[in-house]
Order: sequence, then structure tokens, then C-alpha cells
Amino acid sequence: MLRLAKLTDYGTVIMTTLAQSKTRRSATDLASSASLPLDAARKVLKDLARAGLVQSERGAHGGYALARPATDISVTQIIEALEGPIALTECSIHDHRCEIEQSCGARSNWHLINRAVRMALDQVSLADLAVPGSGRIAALARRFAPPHAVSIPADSIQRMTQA
Amino acid sequence: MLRLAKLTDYGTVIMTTLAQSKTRRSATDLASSASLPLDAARKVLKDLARAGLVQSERGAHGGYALARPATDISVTQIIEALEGPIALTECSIHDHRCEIEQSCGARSNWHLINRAVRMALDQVSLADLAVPGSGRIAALARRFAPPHAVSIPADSIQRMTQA
DNA sequence: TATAATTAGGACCGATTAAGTCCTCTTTCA
DNA sequence: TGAAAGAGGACTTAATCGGTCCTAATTATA
Repeated sequence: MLRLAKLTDYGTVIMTTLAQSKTRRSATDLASSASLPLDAARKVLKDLARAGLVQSERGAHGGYALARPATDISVTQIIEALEGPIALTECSIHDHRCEIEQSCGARSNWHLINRAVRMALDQVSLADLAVPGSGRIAALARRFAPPHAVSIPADSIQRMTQA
Repeated sequence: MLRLAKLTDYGTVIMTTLAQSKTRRSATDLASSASLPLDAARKVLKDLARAGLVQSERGAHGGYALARPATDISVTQIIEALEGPIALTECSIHDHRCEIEQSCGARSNWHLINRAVRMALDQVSLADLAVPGSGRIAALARRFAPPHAVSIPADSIQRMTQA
């Protein structure tokens, strides 16, 4: 499934919450703020800390804060902190682990497709995510539209092709 | 895991194989051509047929062929035929199924991010995929690079941010 | 100095889902 | 009529995800 793990999703929500708050926040606090299961939030925060995206303080009045400005944290980094490198296909990352690698004509292209998707996510910063209806993200989506695009919203195309 | 299901991967390989062959091919034939497990190939082909991407003929000398030119089949269509709509997050597709939808500041942006990724995959046709080292896909990847890009390969950034 | 608050680091389990396998039915050609 | 081939679906196993819990280690404060 081309879907983020739920915990990754939680991660983006937590990071968004952190980006919007000035002070350090405890896991308990963040979980309730974002309406997330406490233990799941804890797990996610631990991973985010390990990846260096948030800074943690232990002890009473401890908690988490962004390790750097939200503009310097990309969605890619959040995703990869929580679920490892983005790899649409097995061969996008590990060479030689795919059994049909030799005979597969599509491999080199999957590398490139993977990179394109990764770049798309790379260009979305946490700061963008944290602003509802961010113009920058809308602009990104527009920029990714096909060059000779007719003006049909992607949604309707999807509906058409699935009929 | 932002990863395609293995069967979806098989699907792209099978479609690639079909795109490269002029005649109708049986499932057995295709599976051995692409070094895929026969039963898996069968399952994939059935789904592709149901989605209208390949045309099937039953009976002796039956088999599968592309339903239309490879240039008119996108990677998105293959993916969605095999695993349903592309939805990075729960809320990318179904509204109201996510419990924190109200409080979630990131939702509207995930819609757009999802669309951007989808557009990227939309622009890769089966014909592109079938040509090893397709220039069109490389060009796509290039076009997706950030506007004010420093010339650091995405790979090395990944390595840096994961250290 | 003891205690409460808080993160670190795992272990564990249940539920979901993917992948692979198998079976039966239908269609078509020789 | 039989063999080749697809259609449709059931079933099993393995993987993995999400949730929960437990035990340290750390820090402020009463």
C-alpha cells in the first residue's frame, strides 16, 4: 500500500503541534493536544528524538521541542525518521535484494520515479504543513501538474479512470 | 511504509513485459518471462483485466494484451488498479474517517501533497517505464527538483540527515 | 534527600494485511 | 470431447503495525 504508517501520520501531527507552540511540551501534553493515544505519541517522540528532529529534556518539566526551525524540517525527514528511507519498490533503495533485478526492465526507472516522489516531499517543510491551506503547498501541487495540462482537476481524472 | 505492495510491483513488471511484446501472452508465459511466481502473476493479471488495463481472451490460445497503447497507460493507473486510490494518509481520500480530523491542522495540506505525488506518478507512462533509462523519466525527476536548488544530489542529503 | 514528573529503551500481544497457494467453474480451440 | 487458458474466490501463513506495558535513568522541587 502506498500509504504512510499511522505512526508516521501521528508524527506529522505531533510535529505540527510542536511547530505551533513556543515552549517545550511533554509527551502527555502533546498527545492530549493532538488527540492521540498517549503511548503511541511517546513512541513517535522517541523516534523523532533519535533522528534529531526534536530535542528532548528528561526529568520533571522535561519534554520535547523542535531541534531546529520548522522551515528547516521537511516532510521527508519526518517520514524517514519514523519509517526509514522512502522506497516505493524494493529496488529503489537496496540493490541486489530483488530476485528479478537482472531481467527487470523497469528498475532504473523506478529509481528515478522514487527520486521524483522524494523530491516532492522534500519540498514541503514542517512550516508549510503547520499552516492550514498553505499557499506554498498549493503552489507546489500546481508546479507538479503536467506541462501541457488541460485544466481538469486531478480528482475528476481519477474518477474518470476508475469508472 | 511508503512502499508499493509486492503484487503492485509485479504488476508494473508484467505490464512492462506486455508493452514490449507484440502478441497476446498467457499468464504462464508472462510469469516465466518475468521470473515471477505463476499464481501471483495470475492474480495480478486478473486485477489488471478487471481494471481495463489489459484485455483478456479465454480458452485455448487465450492470454492477455494491453488494452491500449503503452503511452496511454500511466503508472498511477497500474498502481490504483492493484491497490486502490493513492492515499498517503487516511484523510487524503476519505473524509471523516479520521478521528482527529477536526483538530488536525495538517489535513488540508496532506490533500495537496497527495495530489502532488499522484501527479508525479501520473506523468510516467508505461511506455516510459518500459524503456530502460528513459530520458523522459529523468527529465521528470529533474523538473521536480526544487526551484532554487543547490546542486546537492538528493541521495547525499538523505545520507546527511540520517547520520 | 525523597518523591514526583518525565524521557529512554524495549518487550509483548492482538489485529490487520500481504503474499502465496489451491480449488472449482467457464470459455475456447483443436 | 479434452486440453489450454482465464475468472473468481477461499484459505493459510507470515509479516508488520498499532497499541500497551514494564523497568531504568534523569531532573526539579518540596
